[in-house]
Amino acid sequence: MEESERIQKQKELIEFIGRHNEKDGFQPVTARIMGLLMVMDKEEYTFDEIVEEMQISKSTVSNALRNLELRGVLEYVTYPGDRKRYFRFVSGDIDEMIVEVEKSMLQKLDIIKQIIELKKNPDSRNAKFLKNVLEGMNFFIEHLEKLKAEYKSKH
Amino acid sequence: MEESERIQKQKELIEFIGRHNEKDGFQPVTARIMGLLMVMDKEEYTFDEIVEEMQISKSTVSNALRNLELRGVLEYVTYPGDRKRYFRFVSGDIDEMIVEVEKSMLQKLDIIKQIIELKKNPDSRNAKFLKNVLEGMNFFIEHLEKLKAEYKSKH
DNA sequence: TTTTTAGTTCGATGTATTGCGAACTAAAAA
DNA sequence: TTTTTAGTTCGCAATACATCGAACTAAAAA
Repeated sequence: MEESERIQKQKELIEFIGRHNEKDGFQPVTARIMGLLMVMDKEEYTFDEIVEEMQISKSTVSNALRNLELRGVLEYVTYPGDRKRYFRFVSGDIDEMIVEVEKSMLQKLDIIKQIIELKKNPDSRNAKFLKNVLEGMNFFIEHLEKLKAEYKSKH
Repeated sequence: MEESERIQKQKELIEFIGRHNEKDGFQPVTARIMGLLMVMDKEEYTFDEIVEEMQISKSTVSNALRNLELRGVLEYVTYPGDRKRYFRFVSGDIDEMIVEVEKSMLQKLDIIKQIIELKKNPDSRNAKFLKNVLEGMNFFIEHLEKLKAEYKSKH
């Protein structure tokens, strides 16, 4: 693949990732900045470089970066003798990522438990179904722990 | 727990589920209708009962129900000699739910693969990190199949 | 001390979303 | 045939959201 073609494809991928992340609740500009920091060969951008690259206002970049930092999506580093911040994608580890998934599952699990507890008839259609889901999710979470251990021992 | 207290708690749970589902991209009213159909003892509601219960306009209910049906969240049944539709929560099976999870993981996996392919330097920070994630997700998806089989054989 | 740099904060504005009510419709009932 | 039922569709109003540009700020450089 030619260099210019590759870079063209990177830009298109940023746009695609942008639309994908919008569905995950990020706002358009924010979603595309995530793409930028993941996709491009340059993996650390300053504030002004992002303004330049994405053609958006300083205030928008400022807010987007604060958001992304708050959500733990990106971080910045600085270099001695250079006042600028260099923003980059956070490379969390797999372990943490799984913990996040577990957390969100446990939240849903808790809601399901509450629904079941509040049912008058514990054999109603919904109650039975939700108990089923509960059981499945519990099975899954238990084994997730094992899977995690197995993966870690291999890597 | 007293009957009135239980019902009060159900209402509060519907509100809580509503806010929770809003974060998953459902609109406020739609999110609360989901809660209603999951939580209450009455598990099948007619159009007018939903209008009545939630105090929202017919048009809003009409749109919300269409949306939820489209997304596969709820369905309706009818009874002979009764023109009304009875809306209820869909009780899909665990298997399907896992397939959904896999699908969304494969989508993200695909994006990650594309990012890596387009990197000039395959040993860059992001490239290395993403390869790591890729490996982890692949491991996970493989084992998910086994887990699924194991669960099915037990139930 | 003054100027520059690297952002942040604060209204303003345009656009999207949400929900409403009124009018409409197709099927069933009278 | 007329009326009722069970919703649907359409246009509007209110609100929320995303982004902007201008003014501001704190630290560093000159």
